[in-house]
Parts: sequence; structure tokens; C-alpha cells
Amino acid sequence: MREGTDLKETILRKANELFVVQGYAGTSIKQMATASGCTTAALYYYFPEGKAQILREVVHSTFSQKFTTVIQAGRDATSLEEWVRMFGQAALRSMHDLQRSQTWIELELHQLGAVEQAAIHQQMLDLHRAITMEIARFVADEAMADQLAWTLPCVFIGYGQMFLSRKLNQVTEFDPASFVQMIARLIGKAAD
Amino acid sequence: MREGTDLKETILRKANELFVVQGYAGTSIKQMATASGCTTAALYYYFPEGKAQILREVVHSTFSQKFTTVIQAGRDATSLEEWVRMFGQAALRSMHDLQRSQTWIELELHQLGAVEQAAIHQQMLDLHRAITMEIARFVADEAMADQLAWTLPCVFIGYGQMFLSRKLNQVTEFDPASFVQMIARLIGKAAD
DNA sequence: GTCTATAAGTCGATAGAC
DNA sequence: GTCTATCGACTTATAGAC
Repeated sequence: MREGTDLKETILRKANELFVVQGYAGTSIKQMATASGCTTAALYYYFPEGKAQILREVVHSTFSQKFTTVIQAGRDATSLEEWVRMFGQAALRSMHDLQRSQTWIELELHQLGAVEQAAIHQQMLDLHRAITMEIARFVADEAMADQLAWTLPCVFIGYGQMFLSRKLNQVTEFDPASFVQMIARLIGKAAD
Repeated sequence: MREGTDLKETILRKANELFVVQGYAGTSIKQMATASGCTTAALYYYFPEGKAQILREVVHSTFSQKFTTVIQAGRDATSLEEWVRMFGQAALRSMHDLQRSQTWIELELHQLGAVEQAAIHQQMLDLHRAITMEIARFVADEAMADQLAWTLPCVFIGYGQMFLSRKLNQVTEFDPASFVQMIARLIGKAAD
């Protein structure tokens, strides 16, 4: 049950898995401990501030990942349409995990302190700035590039919410590839 | 405290308000009872199956509203761009409430039985069909109209998630009107 | 119909043994 | 570092009075 010496890492990983399925409020300390193969007391050894501290650390590690890799996906694109296609594919690929975590983070966001909320906002701003710089290669109009850089995350998060986490794909056909193709074509035209 | 004879209605309304803020798991029977001005026992009188039954009835009434009014917003549009603008404005207007309810429903969806999940999927399909019929007035290509009718809900749900429920507007400027304008222009061009 | 009172269990968290 | 054992508060749910 013990995985090396890093029980702490195990707890964070298992806690995230539980939050994704049940949310923060729906997950008990006991469940986290059991899933990690330890007791609640051991858990308090690593997280003296208890459940809230685990939430904070899980949120932080969740957001820190994924983003950078997704932004770089369109590095070699030679047109805006191609860049959006590459970005969208990467985004939806990693969204299969990320979307689910975003869903509960969304709901429990207000449970976090002002400091953590500001940190999450900052990460969104960083993402936006990175996207803006990327597509500025293809979009001369600065205001346009700025708005497009917000629009892209909106669009793919929306698809993720509708089709990945709500599992609409079980009852209709609109696969990720078609969606990305569609968005890339729409936005590609905007650059003309 | 008693509001007419329909304590049941009051309970459903107050329960929804609590779910929107705290989620299902984060809301106790006691809280619902207190907010409704009665005790938990009275609550069990109206909902013998307890908390789960309240969840089901709240979800049902939440989804049944809003949709129809939003679809009809673009009734008088004379171009696809104009229709999207009207639809988007109406969608984001009602999303200030709806988005918040969708957020927790998203997370607690798996707590519902297969029957309720199927009902929600059916409502999404109905919405899609209604949108398809509306924009078919401007889009000859049937497959294109079909895909656009899925894309629109995705796009506005995504904006709602990012800027309304996550309150990104506190740290950056991308107001609903600009977003709708942007999407309408992008999609309007697609019809050309 | 709505109450009080309470059963039976789970919650987050801690003390102290090893 | 991880355990057992336990605290007090709170949870869902029910029984029985009015």
C-alpha cells in the first residue's frame, strides 16, 4: 500500500481523483485516507491544516500542469487556422482530465481563500497572454488578437463541458475532431 | 413563515438557491428546512425519499425553464449574424442564473439516476433541434447547420463558465456584449 | 401538516502509543 | 511516520405528540 516514501504525493493524487468524481464537499477525510492506504491521522501529519489545505494544494498542482504544453502545440503552425486546429486538438486531448477537474474547482472556488482565487485568476491571465503572443503572428489587429485569445479557451471549455463531462456524445454525434475543424475554419476566416 | 399552503414550492425554491451556492453535497437537509421556515420532519412529509428526491425535482424544474425563451430571441433576425447576436444576448442574459445552476448540476449529474440523466440529454437534443431549425433559414448546408447548432451552446456555456461563474471579469475586460459581437461576426462569415 | 425529540451514523480533527 | 482510539459536532432520517 505504501508507495515509496511519498505518501504525501499519493494523498494529493488520490484526493484529486476523488474530488473529480465527488467534488470537495462530497469527499471525506476518511475516503482520502482509505484511498491512499493510510488513516486520517497520517493525513493530518502531512496536512496539519486538514481538508482545506489538501484542497489548496490539489488545485495548485492541477492548474500548474497542462497549460504550458497546450500553448506550445501550435508552435509550427503557418496559418491562424492551422494554429487553432493544433491548439484545439491539444486542448481537447488534455481536457479529458482537465475539464473534469475544472468542473469541481468551478463550484468550490469560493471555498478557497482570496489568495488562492487570485492565483487562479493570474494563471488564466498568463494563459491568455501566451495565446495572444502566439496568434499575434497571424493577426495584425491587436484588439482582435486579444479578444480571440479569450475566445479560444471559452470555446473549448464549453465543448468540454457539454460533450466530455456531460457525456452528450453518448446520444449525439459531434466528435472533438469535427468541432476543432469547425472552430479552426471559423476563426481562420476572421484573419482574412 | 408559512407561505400559503405550498411549503413544497418554497422548499424547492430555497433548495435550488442553496444548491447554486453550495452544491448538493454541501447543503444539508437542516439548511433547506431552515431556509424554508420549517423543520426537517416537515421536509420529509413532502419528500419521503429525502434529499435525493429534492435534487431530482430541482434539476427537473431548472432545466425546464429558460430554454424556450432563449431560442425564440432571434425570431425576427434577417441574417445569420443578426440571429447569433440576438441568441447570444438572450443566452448570456439568462445565463447569469442558468450558468450557476448548470455548474453544480454538472458536478452532481452522476448522483442522478439513469432516468434523470436521459431526461437532461433529451432536453439538450430538443434545444439543438430548435436551434438547427432556426438557423436553417440562413444556412443551406444541412450538416453545417447541424454542427453550428451544437457549436453555439458550447460557445456561450464556455463564456459563462470563464467569465460569469469564475468571475474573470474582475481581473480583465471582455464583456458579454463584445463576446457576442465577436462570435456573431465569426459565424456570420461562415454563412457566406 | 407540522412540530419536538432523538436514534444511528458520519464528519473533521486530536491525543497518545509505538 | 503511522497507528488506534476517541471527541464533540453535525448528518440523514424516523417516531410520536399535537
